Amino acid sequence: MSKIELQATENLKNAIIASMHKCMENGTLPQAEIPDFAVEIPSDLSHGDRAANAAMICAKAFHMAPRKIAEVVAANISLDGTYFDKCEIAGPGFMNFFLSHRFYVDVVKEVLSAGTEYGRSDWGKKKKIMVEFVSANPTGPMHMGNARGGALGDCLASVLDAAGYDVSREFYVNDAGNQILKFGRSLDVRYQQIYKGEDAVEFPEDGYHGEDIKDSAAEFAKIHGDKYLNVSDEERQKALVDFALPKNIAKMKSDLEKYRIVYDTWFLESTLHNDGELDETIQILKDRGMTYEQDGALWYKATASGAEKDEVLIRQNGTPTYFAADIAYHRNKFVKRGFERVIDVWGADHHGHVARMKGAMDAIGLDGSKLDVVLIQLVRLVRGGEVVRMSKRTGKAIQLGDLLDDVPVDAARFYFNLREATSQMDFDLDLAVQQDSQNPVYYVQYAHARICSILKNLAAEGIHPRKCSDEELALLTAPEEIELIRHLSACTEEIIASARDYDPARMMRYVITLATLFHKFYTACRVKGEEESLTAARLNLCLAASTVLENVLSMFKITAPESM
RNA sequence: GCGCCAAUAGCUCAGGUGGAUAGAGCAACUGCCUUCUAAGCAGUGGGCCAGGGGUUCGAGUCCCUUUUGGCGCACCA
Repeated sequence: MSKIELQATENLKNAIIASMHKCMENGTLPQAEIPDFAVEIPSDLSHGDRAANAAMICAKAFHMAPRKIAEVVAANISLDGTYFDKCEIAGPGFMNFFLSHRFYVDVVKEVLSAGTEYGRSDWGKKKKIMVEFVSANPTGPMHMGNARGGALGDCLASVLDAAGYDVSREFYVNDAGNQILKFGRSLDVRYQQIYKGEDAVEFPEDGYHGEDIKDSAAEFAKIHGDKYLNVSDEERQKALVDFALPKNIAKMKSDLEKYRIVYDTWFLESTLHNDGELDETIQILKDRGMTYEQDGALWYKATASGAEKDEVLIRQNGTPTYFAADIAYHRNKFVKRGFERVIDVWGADHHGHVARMKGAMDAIGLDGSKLDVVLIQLVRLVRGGEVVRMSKRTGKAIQLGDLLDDVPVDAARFYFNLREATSQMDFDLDLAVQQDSQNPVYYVQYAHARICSILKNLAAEGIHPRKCSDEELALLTAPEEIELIRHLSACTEEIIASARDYDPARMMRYVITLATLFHKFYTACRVKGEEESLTAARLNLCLAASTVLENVLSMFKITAPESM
């Protein structure tokens, strides 16, 4: 378990509190309750390694000037047993603390001994958590929004895993309901048009206009010929759906695997309809008095939980709505499968659905606050400085599969996680394909390749990494070395913060900074050709840096090449 | 009309529960390879944090409001 940096902060805070109690005993501070204060890493590191705002926070309670409080607390503090050896008072009353060299030595040792485990923690307490993402409609190919959602959802799941959750990745397959009927009708028309001509059968306005529908119908026709022209509409459409849907799902699966996304579960919506879970869920809502009938439809009283209007559960024609199935689906996640927390990754255009869904969870007696929805803003595709419009209907849209043919997976996964989910982004096709320094993924990978190169060159001279004594590791004192080690020490904290905020982009920034600090170290400090102990210590630091680079990159399923 | 997300350098964006002089990258300009990969490093210039109020010791950060973008308000999913 890697916790040096957390421990350092915790111990320091306790030392400050202990000093305050001591001051109260010896009369330099009045007796009073100590309010909660913060020990944090200052934005300007020249101020120190940790800053406490205790004196300012306590000014009211002690009726004393903040600087005066800081002075007596600093005079009475004992830093024995902490990683700090100096305290300064600055500004309005900040207490700034400086790390002792023992800290840096211990960090390097810890990274090397923890290896691939470094950065992982038990913060999530092994709670069962699900991340459902992409869940694209199986009636057509996946688009750019799914590409972003896929990268984000998969990496979010990895971050949660590293932070100590028991994570499950899930794809919800909408293989039932209205859109499947529409899918069948669309296939049907395309199938008939093959034999009767384009003008003989009119294509429904609300049908799926994509080329993929034509392709599927043509493939079907190739196998079965025109023999389905003479059966009932229902039978023909069922045959077409039974043929095309599994094919579409298989295609999604293989595209996503190309994208390095592997799900724990592909959950079929149809199971909710077939197993009676949907009826069960609706019955619960009825029993709880949350429904009523009107105009031949069954309504859910969404307004009871603050919504502006009620929602239909069962249509006049007797078929359940998507919303009804979705309630049953989320109930399944919590009740049938026992997830303690559920995260849905949705496109921002579904934001109106969020409050409804949470409210519905409360309405069936669960806790809507255990459902979190990450909304991702839509992606605009840009090429040559111009926006490329994408539309499933025209069939001309760039699909996920096409994207992965053009853009390396490393670059795509990196690029999509560069920005927070809430920010709108342009995906610059030219930049993503570009294999040079403007593309940040190469900047990070290059740092790793450089480390491997150092190791290789030294190995050729018979010099191999070896265990160093504390005294030898204490030779790492250059500013570039100290900065690098300090950043290595923050890894666990960053992963926890990323998990807490559902923000994998944060780790992306962390690893870019790590690469920067390594490049600076590389420029300023030589490994080869130094005095033996120093070379050995720097080799240890290189190994530690590459360990953390690899850990973070592998978390994002981005490769860490040994040479470039 | 109601609601959700946003607005920070020329461009793309960082700025955990309010804290010290607002930071990167790209683009522009200037340096650094006889020594571990120059896909790198160092430096220079660049800002009314959209406007206006408020909360307090202290606001890019919290509240209100205006403006400007993106999106949503179906017996679609």
